[in-house]
Amino acid sequence: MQIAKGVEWTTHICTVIALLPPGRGLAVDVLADFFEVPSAYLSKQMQLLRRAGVVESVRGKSGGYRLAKTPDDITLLDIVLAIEGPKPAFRCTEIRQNGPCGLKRTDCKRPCEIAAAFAEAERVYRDALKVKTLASIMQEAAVNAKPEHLNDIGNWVQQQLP
Amino acid sequence: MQIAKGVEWTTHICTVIALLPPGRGLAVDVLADFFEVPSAYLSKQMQLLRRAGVVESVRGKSGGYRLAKTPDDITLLDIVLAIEGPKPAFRCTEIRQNGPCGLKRTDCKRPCEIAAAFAEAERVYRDALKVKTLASIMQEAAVNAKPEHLNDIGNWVQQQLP
DNA sequence: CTTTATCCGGATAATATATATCCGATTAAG
DNA sequence: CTTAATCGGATATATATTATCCGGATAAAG
Repeated sequence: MQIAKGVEWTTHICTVIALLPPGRGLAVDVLADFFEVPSAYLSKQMQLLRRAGVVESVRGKSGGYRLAKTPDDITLLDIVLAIEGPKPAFRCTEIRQNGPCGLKRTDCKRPCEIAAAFAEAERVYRDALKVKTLASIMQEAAVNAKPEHLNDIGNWVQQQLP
Repeated sequence: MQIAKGVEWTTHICTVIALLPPGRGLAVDVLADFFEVPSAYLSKQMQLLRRAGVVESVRGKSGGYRLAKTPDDITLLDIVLAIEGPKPAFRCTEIRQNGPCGLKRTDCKRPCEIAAAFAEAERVYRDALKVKTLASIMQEAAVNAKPEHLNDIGNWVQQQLP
């Protein structure tokens, strides 16, 4: 039960492109260099974010990726669902319908109690990710970081703009 | 991000072997037939449960698996951790230390805010699974099931005992 | 218009993990 | 001792994750 690395990568990247001036974007290659992650694969992950409406892309020269919404409107759950897809982690295969004492399908209107318990746990998990916005993450990071480091990132972002 | 099928299988199986008379066990082959799951693979999963102290095995003739604790003392989290292992789903690879603006390791005493947010979400997930005991699951199932089905299972378990 | 930089999508491959099987070693019951 | 059953390791297969490459589309800049 592992979360794809793309979730970690793209979340960090969202905190960086949030610092861009309005209307500007950063290229995948540039972002890949910033965190030393493989650019071709990162490109795939960013496409997933774009399809989910988290970021938007500008094609052609001086194009790149930027946020599609304000950092307040992007949650960690948005990013996880974009990368991992919507399917729940627990897969109920209805084995209660199998074997010598298997239930008939018509007797299985209610969800299996085990599946329901896992669904409930996943619900609280998702709720916890839903209240963490990109803005709140960046706020926490700003409080904890050294001022010069925030400066470094701001300057670096500026320098990447054509 | 998927939970291993073994979690579903062994949880269901725990609700069955909970019905055994004290001191008796059921063989893997018998349990595999009950839910129509592959017995050799189920055997591996039951070994994981045994190492985690959820079930215990009796070797030799008329041996098999039985619960190692009362259904009240077994939680869904116990089973998940036994099968999936203890490692968290979100893997922080510390990419904040990478690239042109990477932090020095000495500046990374606090956990990364992103990793912390996922750790918190996993904490509430685990807490939700921790309050679901085998006993509570069986209680819910007993309330929802038709009485004759509970009877069928009880009778089947009796018949499997030598 | 041409060049250049960039995203897009599909194909492909490598690696890791999950799923599944088999068999010899070991242990308990009769 | 013989038989039945589990354990543990070795191994095989399937699926998911990670990763790369390339041709095509798009758009800016010269």
